[in-house]
Amino acid sequence: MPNLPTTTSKLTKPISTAYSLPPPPLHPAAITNQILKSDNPQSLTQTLHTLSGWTPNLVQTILKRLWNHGPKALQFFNLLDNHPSYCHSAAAFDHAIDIAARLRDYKTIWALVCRMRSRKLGPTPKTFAIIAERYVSAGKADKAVKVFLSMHEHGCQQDLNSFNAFLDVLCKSKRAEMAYRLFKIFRGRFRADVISYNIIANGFCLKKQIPRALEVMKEMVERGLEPTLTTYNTLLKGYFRAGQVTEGWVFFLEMKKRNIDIDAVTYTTVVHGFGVAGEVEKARKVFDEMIGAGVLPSVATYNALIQVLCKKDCVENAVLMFEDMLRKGYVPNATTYNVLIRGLCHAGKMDMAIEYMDKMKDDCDPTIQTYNVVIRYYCDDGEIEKALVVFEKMSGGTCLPNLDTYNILISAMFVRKKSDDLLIAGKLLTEMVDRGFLPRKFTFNRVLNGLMLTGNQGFAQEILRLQSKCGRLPRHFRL
DNA sequence: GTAGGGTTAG
Repeated sequence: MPNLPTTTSKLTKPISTAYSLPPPPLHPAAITNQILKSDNPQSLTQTLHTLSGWTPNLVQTILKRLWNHGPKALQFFNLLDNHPSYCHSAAAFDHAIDIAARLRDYKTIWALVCRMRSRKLGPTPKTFAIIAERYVSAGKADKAVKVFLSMHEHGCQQDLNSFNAFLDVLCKSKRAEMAYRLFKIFRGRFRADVISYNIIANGFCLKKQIPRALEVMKEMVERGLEPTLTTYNTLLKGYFRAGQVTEGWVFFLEMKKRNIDIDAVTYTTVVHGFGVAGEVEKARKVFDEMIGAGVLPSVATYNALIQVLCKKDCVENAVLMFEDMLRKGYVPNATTYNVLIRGLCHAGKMDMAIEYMDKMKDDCDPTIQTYNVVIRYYCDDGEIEKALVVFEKMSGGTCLPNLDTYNILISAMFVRKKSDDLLIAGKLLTEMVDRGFLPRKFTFNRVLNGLMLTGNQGFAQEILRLQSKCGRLPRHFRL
């Protein structure tokens, strides 16, 4: 029998009643740790198969926790795929495809798509949005277009929704021009709507090309489509993003003059926009105006203001705003805490930052950003041991380190010029490759040099082999 | 996962 800790096992129940109890619930944290620890696929299969009570939700949670350990995540997915009584959901397949795509394992992606189809679970439009996004972010936008155009060959109908989702993928990856070209070709066939236009306008705003965004908006009006509040909010955000604060403010006034029913998103955009420009007083004034106008601030509005106060005012005022938010009955989310924790770290109040990190656990789980911020500032302060303690806590499986975490820590291993630190750097480098991350050439070379200079030739050889395996050797270099 | 508002720091 697998011996997984459960909450019920902590309670001391009389043995006589234990028989009538339902099977203990499966705990994602315990199972995730079991998967991470296991180096024997056979016994892991045994463990996973013996457990009953698998649900799509539980599988999703575990896949999410294993997100930063791609190889393990896929192993888990595959082992469970042969479970006698559990069948993967479409969402689990999508998740596995996303992970394979991030590992640039294109063969596995398409094998999973085929398996999905043979089980009549899809592939769905969402599956294709995932695949397209990964191709685009790998610099293969043309391939992404081909994938979209061949959706129907994989048994997935193309429609306006999937067209819009695809345009959005291109725009979010800063390919607005390409999206606009495709849009013009296919808008008739898919009956492009306001949402399609908003996506394209937003794409140009992301590239700070406001005139292009306005052009799209104009064209939309000429074709008889009415701009929505989202259209206006998109352009408003565009002005501020492009650093055109005055134009943004004028646009905001114009929205009010035209009696557009502005909402919390509109106000949050302006608060954030003024804040980034260092106009703290104006940001506060707009926040007050909002309340006066009877528009209820959202958690995001508070997040924007707290961030502004942290960056352009002082963290003490940010804490006051945070407390004000609690008094009014808001529940802060992970972004609220992350913004405030970053502010505290930046002000050198590391102990307080850690306090807030603990407090955070009552409302939500710390995210990878939370850990990375704390680790980064500990490293900057030369508190490398403390950074490593935080890092060790992550290995528990609630939030595994990502590429940034490894890069931050590896860089920190060079500041003290200690031989032991270089060994840790080497260990971190090995571990990150193990978990499916691809270090840059620069990182490899740096660790390699460090190990050579500190007399760790043996380890250096190992790293060199790893670098070769990853295809990250310097040009003209042969082992 | 068909659109708009908050996340590090460079």
